Amino acid sequence: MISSMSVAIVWFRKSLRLDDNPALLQVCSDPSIQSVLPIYILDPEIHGKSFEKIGYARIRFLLESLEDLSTRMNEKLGQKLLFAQGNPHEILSALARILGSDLCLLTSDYCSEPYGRILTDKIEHSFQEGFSQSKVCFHQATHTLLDIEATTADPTFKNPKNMKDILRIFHSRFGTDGNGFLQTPEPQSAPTSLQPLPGDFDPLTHPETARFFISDISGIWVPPSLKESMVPSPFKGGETEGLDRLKRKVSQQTDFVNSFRKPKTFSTNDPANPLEPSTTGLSPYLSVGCLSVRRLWKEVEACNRGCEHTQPPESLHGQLLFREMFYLLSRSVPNWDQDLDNPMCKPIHWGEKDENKLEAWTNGDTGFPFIDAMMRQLEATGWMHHLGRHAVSCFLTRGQLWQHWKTGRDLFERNLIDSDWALNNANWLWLSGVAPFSMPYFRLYNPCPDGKSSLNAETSTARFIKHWIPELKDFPAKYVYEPHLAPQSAQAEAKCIIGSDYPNPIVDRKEAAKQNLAKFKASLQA
DNA sequence: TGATAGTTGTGTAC
DNA sequence: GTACACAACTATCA
Repeated sequence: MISSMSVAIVWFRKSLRLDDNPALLQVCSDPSIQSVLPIYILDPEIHGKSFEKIGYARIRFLLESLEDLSTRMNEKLGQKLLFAQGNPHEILSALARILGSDLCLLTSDYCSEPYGRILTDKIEHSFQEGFSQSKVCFHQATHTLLDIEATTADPTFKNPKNMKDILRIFHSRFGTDGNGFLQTPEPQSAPTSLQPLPGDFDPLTHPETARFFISDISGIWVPPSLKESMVPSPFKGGETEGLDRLKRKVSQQTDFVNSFRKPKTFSTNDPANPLEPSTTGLSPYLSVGCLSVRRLWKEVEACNRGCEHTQPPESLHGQLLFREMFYLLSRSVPNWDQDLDNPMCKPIHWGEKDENKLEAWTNGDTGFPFIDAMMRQLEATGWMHHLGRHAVSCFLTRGQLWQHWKTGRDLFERNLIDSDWALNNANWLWLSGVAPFSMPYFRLYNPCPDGKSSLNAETSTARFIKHWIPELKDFPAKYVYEPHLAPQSAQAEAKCIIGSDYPNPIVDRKEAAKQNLAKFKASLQA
């Protein structure tokens, strides 16, 4: 650096937003800081060198979110967001070396995942050793309501396993107001200004950093087939859309919020728009941090105040409480994403992989239209309804195909736009029946739900299935769940012969379920 | 020690 | 539409 000044780096990590962003606010509110480098780093460890680690829908959602963050920073704060690609430790160290004594602060948000924590520790250590002039601040409780580190480090902490446990933790940490509402932290508004970039340092041209930095988001390489491969999505990435969706689906929908019961949500899809979910659809925005969970909690609370409303576990607050519970467990339970040495994973003998079954499940060619429709929707849009996720994961594991839950977990991780390490592993542990949550292993989801099933209502009209499996579009609704049972004449009339135009069922669902139940039991007793 | 409950089951009889 | 049988886990609580 040529002239002496106080520079801060704001590293946007899991909070791609201006609203309720503690790292950003810390810099804005510090008058001693003269200039700021706001940075987002594409990390090959997380995204792959050329995005090979995440699916198209996730890439698209992430890029849209970054573009929106960049635009908002420009418009609202008059500041440019810098993009870099590479190892964050390497890049931040290079910046610290160049800025030298001018660098007074590196600030960012918390990441609970094993890789994220290792990275955080490494950066903190390096700065202490080599760049002690600069303060390093990783704000806790940026992605969750609870401070995950402080909560799990408390000597009285015990792994929460149900709604009662997590409510107890919330009550003890936050307390309640006179009306019985939990006093969760208040979200903070976005800043209105931000210090400028350092005048005499441009990381894009500096010889030590030029190779990492990209001039703007359009310079990020994406797979050429990305654009053609995608169908229209109701989820556009970014804080702008996240806040708008929050308003549309929560703040302006008091009745919907107050009567929200998660298990009942499959039946209320918008018939005019089969892509729009029946739930709030806010999870992708929480996942990349376009939306603050504190903001969402308070908006739901505002609807609840003074009105009759549903309660956890089924309510929207209940859903957020489970999210917190899974974050705590993902931090406190060793080997959370493994079956070995994971005290929350029962030792089930899943046996060898069956590539044919896995391929059929992945591609939506199992011959079970309900399952296939869900899987094709996932592939095309990166979204699947909550109960659909239950059905396909049960089907893949303890239900019909007897394949290891980690295989399904990996596909979800790659493709879901609300992909989240802590939650994805938790849900697969739960749904495959291996976790000691309240999932009796003999309770199965029927892959061919009839009119009375909890999975039913919307799909009983067959609209959902016909949308995603056009082969069946002229099939009589009566046979649409089990088309192989339709008489040949009906198949011919619908121009879809089962076995050639659409596959026969990959397994006998009842026979497979019976055998798998026995295998599960045998594993537990072994 | 026995009863009960656990975010969201399914199938059949009436 | 409701009631109940099915199958039968585990942790917790009285």
